[in-house]
Amino acid sequence: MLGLEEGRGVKRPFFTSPDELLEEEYYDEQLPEKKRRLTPEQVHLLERSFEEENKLEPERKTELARKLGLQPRQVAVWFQNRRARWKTKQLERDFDRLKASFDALRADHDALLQDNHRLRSQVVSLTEKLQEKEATEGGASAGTDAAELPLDVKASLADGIEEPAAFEVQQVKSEDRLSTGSGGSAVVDTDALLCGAGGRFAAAVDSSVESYFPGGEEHYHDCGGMGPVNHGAGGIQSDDDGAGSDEGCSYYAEEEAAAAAAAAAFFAGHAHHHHADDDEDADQISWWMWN
DNA sequence: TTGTGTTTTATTGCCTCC
DNA sequence: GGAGGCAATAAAACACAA
Repeated sequence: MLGLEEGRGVKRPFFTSPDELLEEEYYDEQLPEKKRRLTPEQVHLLERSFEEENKLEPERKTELARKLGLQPRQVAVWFQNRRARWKTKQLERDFDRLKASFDALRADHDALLQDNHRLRSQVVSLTEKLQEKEATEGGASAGTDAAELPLDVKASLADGIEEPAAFEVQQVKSEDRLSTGSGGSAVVDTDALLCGAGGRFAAAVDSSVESYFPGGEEHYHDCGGMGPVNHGAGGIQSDDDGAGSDEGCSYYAEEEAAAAAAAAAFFAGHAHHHHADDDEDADQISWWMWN
């Protein structure tokens, strides 16, 4: 038998021996007393057993009870309570990890919002420049081939964009379109350029002048805002050369895929929870996370 | 010493599975 | 229907500050 701990204010031994313990008479005599804590040795053995397997088959329960000098019922209760404690701790750990993940995503989101604001300012500024140019050039080419767009306007557009790589892609595209003489206006192509260059403006906007900011800023946000990823139809492209044009807008798709993969990995990491309830926990946490 | 908060042991009631 | 699991809860034991 594993003796009673000294110095805990308990005045008498819990049980004198396992054999005595297992005798109903002895236990019945002792039981009416107030409940007592298990000794450190008893707890240690129970803990070791719990680490091996957190469920208790009847044989193991009986064996443990015999070794520890406890009633099988006490062993079962101890395991029950231990599982409850373990589950609580596990939930705390899961919460901490999810919170860290959430905080990181939020920081990223905030950074993207700032980026979005910056690019919106650029769009406004460049649009104004274009309008000024068109006005000063006497409206002669308002509906004419955009290939006539002055070089200095192109240059100013380029200057206004801070992401050269994206700009190059879109500029090539823009030039291609201009060269077709298909009636695409400078403004149209600038729209496409800005979206591609910023990498944040996408989808909902079709490439017509009229629909660029049709209802104020809502459309605007469809590309630059966070929210659900909907890069439908390759973003801004409305004509035949969509390749690469939504490059910037695919950013969110990649990021969300990465986040989903991380979440999957996280929950997969809990696969050792052979307990049905643990799956429920994961489900609940994932519900919390995505709702 | 005492009041209070926390931890541990045990009970109850409900649910699921065989 | 019985066994065993779980959540909720009670209550004793314990820790600790005032």
